[in-house]
Amino acid sequence: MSAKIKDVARAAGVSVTSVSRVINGGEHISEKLENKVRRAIEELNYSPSLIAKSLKRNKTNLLGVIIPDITSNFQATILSSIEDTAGKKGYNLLISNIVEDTDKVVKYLNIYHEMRVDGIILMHGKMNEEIRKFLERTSVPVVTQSDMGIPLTAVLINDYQGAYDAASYLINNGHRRIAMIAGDLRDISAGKHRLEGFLAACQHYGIEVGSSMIKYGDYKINTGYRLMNELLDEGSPVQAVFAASDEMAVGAINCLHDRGLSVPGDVSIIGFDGSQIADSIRPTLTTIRQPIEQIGKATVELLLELIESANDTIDARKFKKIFLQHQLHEGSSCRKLEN
Amino acid sequence: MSAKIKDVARAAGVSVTSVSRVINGGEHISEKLENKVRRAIEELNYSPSLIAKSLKRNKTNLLGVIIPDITSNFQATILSSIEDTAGKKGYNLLISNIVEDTDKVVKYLNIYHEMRVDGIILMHGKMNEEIRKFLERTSVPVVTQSDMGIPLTAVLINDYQGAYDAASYLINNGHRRIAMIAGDLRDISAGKHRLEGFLAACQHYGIEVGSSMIKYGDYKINTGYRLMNELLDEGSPVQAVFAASDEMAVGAINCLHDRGLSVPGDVSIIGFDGSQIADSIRPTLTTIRQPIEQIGKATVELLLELIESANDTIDARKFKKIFLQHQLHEGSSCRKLEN
DNA sequence: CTGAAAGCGCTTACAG
DNA sequence: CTGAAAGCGCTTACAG
Repeated sequence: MSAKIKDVARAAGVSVTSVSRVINGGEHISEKLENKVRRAIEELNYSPSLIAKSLKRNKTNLLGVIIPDITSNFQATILSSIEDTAGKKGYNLLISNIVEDTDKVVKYLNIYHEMRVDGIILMHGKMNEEIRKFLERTSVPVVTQSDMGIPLTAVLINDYQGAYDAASYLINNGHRRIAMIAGDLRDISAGKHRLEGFLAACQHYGIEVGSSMIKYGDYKINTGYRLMNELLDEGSPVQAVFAASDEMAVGAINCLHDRGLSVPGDVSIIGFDGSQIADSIRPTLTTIRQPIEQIGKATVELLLELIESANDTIDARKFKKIFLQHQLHEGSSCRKLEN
Repeated sequence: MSAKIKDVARAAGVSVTSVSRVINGGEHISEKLENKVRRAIEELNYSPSLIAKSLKRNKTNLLGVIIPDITSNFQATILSSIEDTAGKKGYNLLISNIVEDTDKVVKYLNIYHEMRVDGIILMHGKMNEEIRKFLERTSVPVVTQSDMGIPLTAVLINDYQGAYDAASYLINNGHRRIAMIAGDLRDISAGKHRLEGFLAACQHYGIEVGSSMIKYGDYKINTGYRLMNELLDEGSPVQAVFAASDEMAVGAINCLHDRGLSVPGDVSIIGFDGSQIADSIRPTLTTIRQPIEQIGKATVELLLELIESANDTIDARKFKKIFLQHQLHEGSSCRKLEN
């Protein structure tokens, strides 16, 4: 068994109170006492139990993070930024990889509550009844990264505008027959808003988009591949494709490549996210770049604000939304057509 | 404040002992008492504190995972498998993304100890004095995923043989001027052993490898790009390149592409890992595929064994190594040359 | 500046 | 089958 604070106190010939004080600092302590304690700690190789401390202080310095799919480079990069920011502020991360399983979200939310985490980051974007109930009744601060359809603190980008910009870019470059490989409409931010922005731009410029030009997917590479195949198989004369994620865009590019079509020679592709993969393929991907690092950082900072203002009224805490700016990044996956 | 066990006991008109018993199951309890308790729990929306429970039971059901770089798809996929396996066994994950900073490893190992995690998974491969000291004196079970140069439980593949196989494949396909984009020699498994396996195969087949044909990197895409550039700039007539990671292989492919060279027309590339990116680029990457899912699963299973056998002697616990089988996966990044 | 004691929210022998 | 009480390893008023 490792040493407890009592063992240190005994070895140093002081009270446990004093040992606690030298460990936690703050209060004034005589140098002599401090030295005795430090020596005893060293000798016994003592390291305090954060569990006991958490119980007493009613604060764990733990943040729970629910991430839909950690193997997505976009999400992993946000998580990395979250970890970095949280670590610097003295918080540790409890993570749960949900693999798109909405039911598991509630399970882990409950576990996080039982672990008495100080706050929760919800990267997951789909809502269901149970999640809503948890979020409405819980007293633990939560920050999300998407519009969940209920009042909740969130760090967001303007997905509608991003999609609008992507479509406008294609149109301004002369494309008329434009398809979209969209997300899941149950995701309000990444699904619904991106589709709406796309459609709005098309309408604005007088471009017709038949329903056969819209496919719905789950943001993954393989899905992009499959949906691109469907578009081609159905014989729609597609000039350009807007994908709601970079990964689906990459899948689409691979599909076109495997069918002997050139990107951007035959079809232009624009993605969404600006994750690492956009620069790791050839042609490089033109995409709507999210401020990935900043999203992670802002999420943690906002969450810590909530945690520290836990005594404020609920109302003052529930409605803050931070919008970050996206940016169109030009790769070489889009062609400029002559008009 | 949320309800405590005492509140439930009072509301149900029973002792806290009984409340604890119905929550944890096991002991025989009268149906009547159980019903009263369940009702009270429901009414008060009570959820027990895992912190208090952990303190009392001296078990947190927490596993600490130190991961070098979560944005690496290879590592993220292993982590995903770890999370899945651990979750099914009732363990939660505390993770620290180390971004290749060896000093942070010790910091987080200490935090994990203070959090009284039940076990630690060390994905990081580099050793230093402080890490060694921690590992030698700690009583918390640790499983690594690389040869750290000291006796430690580990889940491994045979990196030497994998590299040997990769080189043999290139040679058997007629390549003679073969370069290697190697890892960091301080990583015994991914750095040293892969280089040694490569050199051994070359020697076996009588292929000469000048020192200018070996470059050392950090497994990342950009590094592969840069090192491929160096190889070409130095004018070595390279026919084929073996990269110690898929990501470096992708970087090399991109570099060749950007310089107008064809893969595999002009240069053949073989990678190592078998991560998702190998299938997500064109040409698809020929690579030494690691059993990624199994590595994560086996790591957790081994760790839980250690945790459950914590009463056994130290000696019986320290030396177990599990070797998993790699496999050469053919993509289309290698050319078969006529001899 | 220092210490004795209560208490954080649980579990678990022990006794009945 | 049920409960009173001790104790897990800390922190923190309170008193001196």
